[in-house]
Amino acid sequence: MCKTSFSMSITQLLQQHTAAAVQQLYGATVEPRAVVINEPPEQFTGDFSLPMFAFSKIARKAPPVIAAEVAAYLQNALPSISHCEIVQGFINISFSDAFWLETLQTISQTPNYGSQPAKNEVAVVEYCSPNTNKALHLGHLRNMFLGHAIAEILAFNGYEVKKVTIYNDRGIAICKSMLAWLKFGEGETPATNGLKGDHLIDKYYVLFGNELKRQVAEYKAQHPEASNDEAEKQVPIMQEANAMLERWEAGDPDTVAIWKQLNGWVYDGFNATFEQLGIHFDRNYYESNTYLLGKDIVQKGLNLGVFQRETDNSVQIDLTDIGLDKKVLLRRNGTSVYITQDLGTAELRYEDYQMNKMIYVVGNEQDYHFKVLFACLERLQRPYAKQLYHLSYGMVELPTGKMKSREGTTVFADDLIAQMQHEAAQQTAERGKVQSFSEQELANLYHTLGIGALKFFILRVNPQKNMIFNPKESIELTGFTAPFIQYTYARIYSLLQKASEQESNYSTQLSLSKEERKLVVLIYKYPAIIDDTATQYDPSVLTAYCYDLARTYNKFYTECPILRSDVPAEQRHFRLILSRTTADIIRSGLHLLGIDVPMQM
RNA sequence: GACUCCAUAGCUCAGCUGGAUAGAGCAACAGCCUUCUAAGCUGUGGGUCGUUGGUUCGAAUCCAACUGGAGUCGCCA
Repeated sequence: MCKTSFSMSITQLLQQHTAAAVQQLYGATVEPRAVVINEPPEQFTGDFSLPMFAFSKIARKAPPVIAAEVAAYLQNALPSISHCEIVQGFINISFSDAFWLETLQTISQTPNYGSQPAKNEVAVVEYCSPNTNKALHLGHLRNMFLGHAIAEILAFNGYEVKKVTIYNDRGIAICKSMLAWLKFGEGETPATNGLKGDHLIDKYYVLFGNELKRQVAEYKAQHPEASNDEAEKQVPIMQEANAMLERWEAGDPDTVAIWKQLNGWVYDGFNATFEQLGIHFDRNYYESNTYLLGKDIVQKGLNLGVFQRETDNSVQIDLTDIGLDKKVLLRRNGTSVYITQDLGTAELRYEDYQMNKMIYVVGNEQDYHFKVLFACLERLQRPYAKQLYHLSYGMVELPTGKMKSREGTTVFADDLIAQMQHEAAQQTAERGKVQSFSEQELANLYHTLGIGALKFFILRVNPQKNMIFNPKESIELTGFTAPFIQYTYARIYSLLQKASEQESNYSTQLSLSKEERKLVVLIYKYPAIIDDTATQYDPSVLTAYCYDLARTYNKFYTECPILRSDVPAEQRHFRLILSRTTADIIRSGLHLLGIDVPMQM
């Protein structure tokens, strides 16, 4: 007889016993993991549903017959089962009220319910990784929210997590901003014009682009045969930018000083945005420090014979045997390319952390790049090569189409953050429930609600898919949103405050209403949801769960009175513990998504 | 041209390794506050799951082709 414990979940028990039943009844071996467990549809009773169709071949019987026989076996093996309903080839299993009441008792006393014990493994999560010539926009938000959530979820699953980012702080792009600032800036600084540093540099990047466009047009007027690419190379402002890049690479002190000053402003700007979003990193990497790395690894690859030196002196890897192409790893002049750096950075991270797992949160336009990178590291037989994962996500588009900075349709992170908080303030004011709040408390509430809504709106979509960001809908605070869930939390919190009594245990002889039972079953599923979220690297699994939990609670809340005087004490005790446990999970789940909960709203 | 990803209600999205009558939210309409927070709850309408084949007891889910959309295919990053 197996005792229910949390090392072996109820679903695992069911799988194991079903496999044993098939073994004993029909003499066929079935993997417990292969036993399918579903949720029965609304119109049937039961906490779990087991389809028996898959066994009809090995048992050589009709599914309903198998269902009856397996059900009998299960009821005998698991006394907690109160009822089995056989419908066609399905067994719909109900556990007893007492069983669920005991389950809730155990869960309500489990600290950090849903988490895994430390496994002494390090997971590095790289995310955000912005260029320093532009302000953060909508795409970065999706990246940061995903990265932060996955990092938190892996930590909850027992990993020691290191959050890192790499600043693409060098190269032609930042030189363009620097040059435009020198030419047109008249010494302007964030202090003199009040613009955030990252937006200031973004402005000069755009100015460069405009000037480049003007000069290209001029050039093409004089040289009608020239292509756009040729014109761009010939035009004075581009030649100046390239000259500046060369000076930077040569370490010219004046150029480096300007570069440091402008990047400094950008970092101040980024940090202010990170602060708003609750984003932080355990370590920052800078491309200016790492862009020369990787050459020695390429040399190792040459020694191992997995890379080849071509007749033109470039180094390449041939990946045609696994359906990829040949890829240059060192230019013919011996300098590094993008992937060379990434090889070096991976190695550097391994030196820093000896990580067991490394997640790169990077948009899906780099899918191919990461395939090649991982293949290279595998051929180099790096010990971490099999533990690398590219968390790829789709683009964020506007209802009007793609964002285009040239057309001024870029949605800046800072603007969106401000807009969301403004909306939260407006909606809060309309409801007038927090009149006792101080200015500071109000500001905190608007922040919690606005940022929460923003994060949830973006995280609720499967990362793999492109998503459409509708600014109008994003500020909606009802329905499948963070404020809906936050509101549920605030309600429970208020209820618990009013309860005034100490939490005390309840009798397991109570009988459960439909709403109560659904809620307990959902609470029971939290660890499995966490596991799914982590193994799929998909926070949208958790957002859906949190919403479902809140919705189920709200239903319970309207159907089942708790503090009313006619509610018996035992039932009140149970409902209070049920409420408190729900609130704990809401707080826990939202926290993993990077979202806070208010005590009142 | 080659490869990768996507296609589900008017709109935004769920739908797990194939399982029962495909689900939410928004929008529309109709109800529910003398009682624990109405940012809530209840109900109504809304679908050829892009198309066509295939695999099988059974397909939104797997396979193939096609259509439409996005992305990648630099000694750029």
